[in-house]
Amino acid sequence: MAKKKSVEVDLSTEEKIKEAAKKVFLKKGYAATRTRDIAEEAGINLALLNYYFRSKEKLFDLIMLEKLEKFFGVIAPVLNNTGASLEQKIILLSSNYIDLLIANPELPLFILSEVRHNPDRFAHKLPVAKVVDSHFMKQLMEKRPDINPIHLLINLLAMSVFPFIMKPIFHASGIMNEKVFQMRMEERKALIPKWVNGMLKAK
Amino acid sequence: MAKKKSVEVDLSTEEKIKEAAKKVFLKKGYAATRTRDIAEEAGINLALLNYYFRSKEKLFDLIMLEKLEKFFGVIAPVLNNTGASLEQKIILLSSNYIDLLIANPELPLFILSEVRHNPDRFAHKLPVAKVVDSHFMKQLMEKRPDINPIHLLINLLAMSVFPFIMKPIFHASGIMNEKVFQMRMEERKALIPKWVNGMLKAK
DNA sequence: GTCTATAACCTGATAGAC
DNA sequence: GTCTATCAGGTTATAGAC
Repeated sequence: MAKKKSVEVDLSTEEKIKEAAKKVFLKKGYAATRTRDIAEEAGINLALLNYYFRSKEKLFDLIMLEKLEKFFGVIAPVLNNTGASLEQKIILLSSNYIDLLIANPELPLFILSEVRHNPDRFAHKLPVAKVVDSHFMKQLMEKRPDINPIHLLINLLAMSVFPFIMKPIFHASGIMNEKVFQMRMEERKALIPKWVNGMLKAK
Repeated sequence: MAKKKSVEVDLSTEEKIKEAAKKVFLKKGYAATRTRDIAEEAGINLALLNYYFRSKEKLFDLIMLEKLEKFFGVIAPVLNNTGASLEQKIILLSSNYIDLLIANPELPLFILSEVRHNPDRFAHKLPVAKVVDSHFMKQLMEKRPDINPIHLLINLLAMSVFPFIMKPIFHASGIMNEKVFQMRMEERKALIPKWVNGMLKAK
């Protein structure tokens, strides 16, 4: 069943509001979003939003949980694939993650800002145990027992995610337009595994 | 003239408000901050804030510009130090930057969120030309003519900055407490140059 | 310079007609 | 289910007393 994002006329009212909420919340963040903005974006009126979702907060939580699953959902399965070698995991992870981020460039900054502004509210929803106790971490420890594996995990994520976090700066300052940015990100899919291998051999 | 952040009683009213504004804006972001929060934090009342700074927006701009200078001020001089070798620049940059971020852990996420939510407003204040056209970039091109140097600059920044951007996640999920986090960041000062050298040799 | 009181406006949410 | 009208509360900013 294909999702019709570009033809929102076909969506039910509830779905229209949810799609509009995603768009506005991701762009402005929770605090700066007014329920009126969402209603307007959805082409309905304010009362209807509360009719379907009861409150701004409840609607936001719904969106946020979806986005958290997206953000962490791609990592955990790869990291815990016991059949894949360290090298294979690195290739899979950077490739899958960059694909996800090209399709959802605002995702990391949105999640990180909102978690920061409301840590306790989403703390229990962060599936970090699956990441920290993963098969990938064990493989890193075998390969480099002299380095705490969290460093290498951070580096791998950093190289995939950080350019997307810097995207607003790139755009605002005119360094890279959208087209060039996407080209560079495609390049990184092949480059990151090489860099990480270089790192793993370092010194 | 030493700055007394811990003994705010000595500050002038204007400085008290500014210090309070820094604290609250950096914690909550522009949209979620109420001028009443700042007034309370400063131990004065709401009217006084407008007496000194005319509006919430003007006060915010003042703080934001200060923070932007901090965030970019450490990079540009190192990148354009024509006397330093590539290797020396990498050592200097990771060390200086991590020191800055240990002292100001909320800085990156604050700046990135606010620039994102108001790109045009701060676009002209981002001194990125100094970074993109820097001596460091030329050195990278000499060393690796086969790779666009922006990739390597992104990687170096990513490895320094990204862990601080992830800090809210680390804390909220209980992976690392403050003490362990700081220890790891100290470790990175020595590790990043090794990793980057490994990257520069890769394949 | 600093305060209290209040104006002017905005925002989330609901009541009630259709 | 969907709308208009409106309420209740909160927010920035200012007027005016001291």
